[in-house]
Amino acid sequence: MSPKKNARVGKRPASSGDGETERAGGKRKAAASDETGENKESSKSSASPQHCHWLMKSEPESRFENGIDVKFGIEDLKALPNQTSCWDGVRNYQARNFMRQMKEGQLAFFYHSNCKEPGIAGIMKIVKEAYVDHTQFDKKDVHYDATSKPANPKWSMVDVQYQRMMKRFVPLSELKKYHLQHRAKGGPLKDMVLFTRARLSVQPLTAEEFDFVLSLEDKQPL
DNA sequence: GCCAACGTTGGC
DNA sequence: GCCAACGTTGGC
Repeated sequence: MSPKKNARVGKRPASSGDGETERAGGKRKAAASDETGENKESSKSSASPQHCHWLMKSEPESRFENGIDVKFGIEDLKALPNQTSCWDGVRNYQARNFMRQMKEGQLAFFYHSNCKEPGIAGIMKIVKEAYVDHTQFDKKDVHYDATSKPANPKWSMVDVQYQRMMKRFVPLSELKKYHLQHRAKGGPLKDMVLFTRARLSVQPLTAEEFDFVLSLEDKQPL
């Protein structure tokens, strides 16, 4: 349940971007490539830029979607056996493509969204690389996708394992202050995807962004 | 392929 | 609860 449950998080069909979407690159036919989505981006070599750090959003407070509670906060992840969960329910091509780029062992921030205090709650590790998200075929699931066929699944998920809580919760409001400051005068958060593409539920961070956010743990709240 | 209408995300 | 931003859909 993870993000799956969180509704918005993964779930939506919102983005587009990359992969299959057609319009995105102008190529609508993306279809062909889409599956991976990744291929396309790199026409030249083979790999995409290749990110190593991530931020994944989920909703820590109860919210009902089709009668199902989509709540899934970091405490919920921590409480699972092995503190591990699949991150299902992502229904956005760009977010999906980022998940497909994830490698075992990489770290991701667990971000709490659509709640009283949005922000970064803790850290998790990617413990299983992208595989088929079975919830897309489950009519009972909030994120069922009637347009996806088992012979050619559209959606993927990864498994994540809880690592630790942040030493202190790092609120969105604080990150935003740094972002604005850095945008004006330069600094590691000047192009943070959390602000440049606010609705994306799975997003990459540069090493500099990741390290800067970590450094905030030991600083006084701005 | 364009674009208006519509739906969703998610901060506030 | 509101609503701005933005992604998706579907007519043409």
